[in-house]
Amino acid sequence: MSLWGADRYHVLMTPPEATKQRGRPRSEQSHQKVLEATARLLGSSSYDSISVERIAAEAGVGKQTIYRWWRNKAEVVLEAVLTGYVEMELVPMDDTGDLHQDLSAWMQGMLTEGFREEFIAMARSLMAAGLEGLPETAELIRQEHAWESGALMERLRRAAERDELRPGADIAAAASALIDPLLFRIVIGKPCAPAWGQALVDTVTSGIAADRPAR
Amino acid sequence: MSLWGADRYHVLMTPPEATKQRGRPRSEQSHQKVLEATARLLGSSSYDSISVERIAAEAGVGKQTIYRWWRNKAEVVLEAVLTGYVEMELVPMDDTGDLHQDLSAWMQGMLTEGFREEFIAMARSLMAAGLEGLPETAELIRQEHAWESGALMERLRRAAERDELRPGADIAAAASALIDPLLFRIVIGKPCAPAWGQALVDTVTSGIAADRPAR
Amino acid sequence: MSLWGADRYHVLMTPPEATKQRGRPRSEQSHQKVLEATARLLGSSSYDSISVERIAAEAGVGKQTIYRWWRNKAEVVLEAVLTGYVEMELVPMDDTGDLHQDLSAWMQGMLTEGFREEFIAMARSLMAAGLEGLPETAELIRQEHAWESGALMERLRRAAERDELRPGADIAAAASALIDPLLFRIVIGKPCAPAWGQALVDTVTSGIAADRPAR
Amino acid sequence: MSLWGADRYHVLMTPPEATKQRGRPRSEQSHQKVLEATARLLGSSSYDSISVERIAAEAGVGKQTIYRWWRNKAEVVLEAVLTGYVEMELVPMDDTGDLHQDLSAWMQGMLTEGFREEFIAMARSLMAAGLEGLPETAELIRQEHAWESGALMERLRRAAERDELRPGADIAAAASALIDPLLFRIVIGKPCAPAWGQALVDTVTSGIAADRPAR
DNA sequence: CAATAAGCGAGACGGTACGTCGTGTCTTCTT
DNA sequence: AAGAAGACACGACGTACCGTCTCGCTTATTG
Repeated sequence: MSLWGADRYHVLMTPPEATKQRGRPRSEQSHQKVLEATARLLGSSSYDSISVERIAAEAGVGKQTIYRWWRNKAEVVLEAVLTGYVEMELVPMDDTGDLHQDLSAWMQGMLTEGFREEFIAMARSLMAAGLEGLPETAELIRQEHAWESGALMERLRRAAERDELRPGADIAAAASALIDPLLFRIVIGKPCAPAWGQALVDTVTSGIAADRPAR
Repeated sequence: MSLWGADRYHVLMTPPEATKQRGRPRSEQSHQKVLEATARLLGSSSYDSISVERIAAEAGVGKQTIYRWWRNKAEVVLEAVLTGYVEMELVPMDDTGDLHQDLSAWMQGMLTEGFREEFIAMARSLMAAGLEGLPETAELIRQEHAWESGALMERLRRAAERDELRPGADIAAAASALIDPLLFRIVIGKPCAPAWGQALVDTVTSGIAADRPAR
Repeated sequence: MSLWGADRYHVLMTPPEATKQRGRPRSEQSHQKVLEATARLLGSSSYDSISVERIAAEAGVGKQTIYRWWRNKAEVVLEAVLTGYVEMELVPMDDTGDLHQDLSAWMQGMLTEGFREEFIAMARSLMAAGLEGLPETAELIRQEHAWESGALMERLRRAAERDELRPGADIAAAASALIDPLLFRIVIGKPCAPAWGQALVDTVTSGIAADRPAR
Repeated sequence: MSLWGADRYHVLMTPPEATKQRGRPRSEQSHQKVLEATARLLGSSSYDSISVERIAAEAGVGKQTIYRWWRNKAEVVLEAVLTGYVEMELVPMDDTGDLHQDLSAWMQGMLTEGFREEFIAMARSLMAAGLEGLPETAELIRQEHAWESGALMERLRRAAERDELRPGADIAAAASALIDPLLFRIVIGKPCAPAWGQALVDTVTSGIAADRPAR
């Protein structure tokens, strides 16, 4: 299942055109096999120790078939990661009515889930592919950085609707403040103690200032 | 000037040994020329479109001279970036006594400075080199991620000493919440509006919850 | 017009069967278009710089249509060359009754005609295709090497019938001695002076003539 | 031993320059290994079924090392063939004083030697490489077509000096008339009966001899 | 002051991967 | 059933880098 839930096929590929197509149609099976092989290899190797040739071999596919549909390795890896071929369990976001408690539980889950080897590998691959593919693939990684679209943003949105947030609170900023430090540490492999995550949740939910500045 | 101020030479290189050296000593001039050339190339090319060969040519240096002192391209780039061969102006952190105002001013400065082409290039190079050099260079990028060592942490520390922060506030978490989302966006090239930065500062300084949870 | 005069279709293709054919019959138009396109391309490119794909594109024909009727590029090229799609003017062989004079005139004609760019291209293509298609196409190029079947052999045969040749003279050997050195030089692109050709004719005719021509 | 006897290194490579050379010198061992590997492969495969990659692998050499010194496969093969890495025994040319007898013996030897599998392979490789490498390598194959430089021309020259040839006889033409038909048949794989070779010798010798041999 | 040692620029080396091209087969819709 | 279109598996091409190695040369310390 994808981190992003939705099918992201359209992000990389133009949707099937309405024009009557001539010639042999694209083999959807090959498409799948490539992404699966990529995901499999990413699980056991780093981004730049896998080659297009190995992906092709692993997928039982011709190299040209890869280059026919993707411009380079970065794009293949991005599609594999973004469309969820790299398996990943989402940390569930509860809604007990208590925002601080829900975020705390979620954060602890993320600290566990996010530092699983597979997630680290995936996050690094995403980052490496995004950086290498620049500037062509920049838009992709930008779009997909939108973790806010997930459960976290949703939970914050609900809190706002229930007037649990102070007026003017920016939920996108809050989501960023929660998730980006975590993601960063996952990518660079810096371990995070549970207390650190908790402090982050505390900070975002209640701020750090002794007296709230008047705005 | 380096982002980190201090000389980081020791991080990558064993310090000059006390033992009396035989043979021709290392040419400090070559050392400099390599780092300068690397910085120059990083300004106009991405991390993986520059090669050791190009660095050597640009520096007017033999390739072996590079490999004698660094293990691979990632290390050269890391040293060039970390020791400040990539020029960079630090955003000054004021201390007017008003934390929220000081952080706001600093954030707006960072939004300007951080999205300068050179800073983006440097940040991406750092990231790419760190990722590629794994696991050998992991420690480096982890250490250098410690932006807390800079002005931001210092300002927060002073605020804490003056009891401007609520009890139990975690300044490291706050610093992370402020800087990581910014850094992330710089690396992936996602533009940030001034309002977004402001919201981040607001969130961290005052939190988002309507009522502070009792802790 | 073909060097060999006759239609060589049968050499490569099984003759049209008598059996009642089911389905759409072979498009003779496509057949022609392929050979024409091949000849056209051979005029401007060398054998191995043209591809089946280019032939198909140039002919406006599907690639499979080519592979349905020929086994490989060598066969297509051989048929195109051998059936005379590569335009070629035969050097006429006179019969004035004077063998030495007739052969001399013919040789000078060949030296002119054979070193025309088109002939060179054709000869090289024939050679290259024959070599590449080995061993399948070996028989073809062997058969077609039989230049003896042409005007030269015919003229020699007539001379023999008129007792102009010394007893025991081998006209096939004489024909080979005349034409192979020429052909070889055409293929490898080694220029031949008129005097060289004349010397060849002199050598062979004094070797086979009943009475040595007075020179 | 080479068909041409002499070392042909200079034909393909610029001779070692007098200029003081910098950097690591060319590995003569690698040079040899490439040519040996090429010759070995040519013995068991046809010209275009061997690849540069296989040559490199067989030689235990990097592919770039081949491309550093030769422009393409054709040049490697040409050098391997022309410098005699493809083993070849020359047919000895006797000088009994009787030209017709000497040429007959030599021709019968050639018919045996030339149709040995190795010689056929070598001749075809030479031809294929020469054709493919056009026009760059054209000069090479032209030069090397100069079989006249060998024993045959030498024998004819001696005969001329002894006035065994008729006045005005062109020994180059005679040599061509003898060897090119043979070479052509070897290349295209057309078997030659001993009688055919004998007829060729008869034709040429009676053409050039001062006194016709009695037959 | 020679001998020894190690660094230097240069550039060839054995390799790995790249991205392109060509071959001959297969699969779609069209004629 | 054949044709045009074009995707497919395969594999060679020629290039670019990697990290190592060997040259002749230079610059130190040591004997």
